[in-house]
Amino acid sequence: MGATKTDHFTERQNQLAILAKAIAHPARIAILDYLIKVDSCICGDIVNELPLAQPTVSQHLKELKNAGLIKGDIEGNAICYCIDENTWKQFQDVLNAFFDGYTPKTKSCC
Amino acid sequence: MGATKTDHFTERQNQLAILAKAIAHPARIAILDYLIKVDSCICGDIVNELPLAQPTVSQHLKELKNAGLIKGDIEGNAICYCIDENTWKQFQDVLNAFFDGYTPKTKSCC
DNA sequence: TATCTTAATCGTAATATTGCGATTAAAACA
DNA sequence: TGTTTTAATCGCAATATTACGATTAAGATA
Repeated sequence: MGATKTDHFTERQNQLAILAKAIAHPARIAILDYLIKVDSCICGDIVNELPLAQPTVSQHLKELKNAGLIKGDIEGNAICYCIDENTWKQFQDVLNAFFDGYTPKTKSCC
Repeated sequence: MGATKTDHFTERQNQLAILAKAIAHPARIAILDYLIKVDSCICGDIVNELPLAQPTVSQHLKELKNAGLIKGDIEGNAICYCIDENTWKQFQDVLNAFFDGYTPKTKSCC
């Protein structure tokens, strides 16, 4: 036990959960916040911006990359990171579709 | 180690992460899907709808309740569940604010 | 009261996540 | 070439999550 029973749920349910998990950590939110704030690509100084050790930051960056939310290009001996515009929009759409799916009912009992 | 270093991040970053974590599991998405689908409160049959044992479902329901996304009222010896309209909207707003915060830049380098 | 039904809780096992020191890989530079 | 810089990876420890059998709690019902 302990592992999520992925195959019992729909593809959409799993995908939504995976997307949510990608941003389900304050460090990853902080990374995205920073990428948004600096208004362009970042080559290097992400570690200095976060209260975490370099390997830990690297791991969070990897997860964001796996989720497709950010891209990384090698730029000299640094790496240039930025938000992946397409996935970002797609993510936003999937989430909006989910939340818009609910409309409050008058026959609510609780 | 192993525990998230919550106190090093802003309140907003932590809150966003907690909200995302609440829906970061396919079973919880499935529960919310079902609550949305049936168009009213559910008194009982949630366990039958999910491919998980009763204690597991109960645990997921508890997490959704903790996040504030659903409400539960005692109704005889069953319990009546439904989506919490206010938190739902609030959650949607917080997420939208986050995603809308990003606007693609022309000076993107990757 | 005794029994049934429903859902929470307890206890525990399996697995995943988080965090970091140490090391490695690769490019820049002296 | 040797050194420095930057970021990934390895290996491990601490903690969190997921799942479920067994039990419990509380109201319904016979």
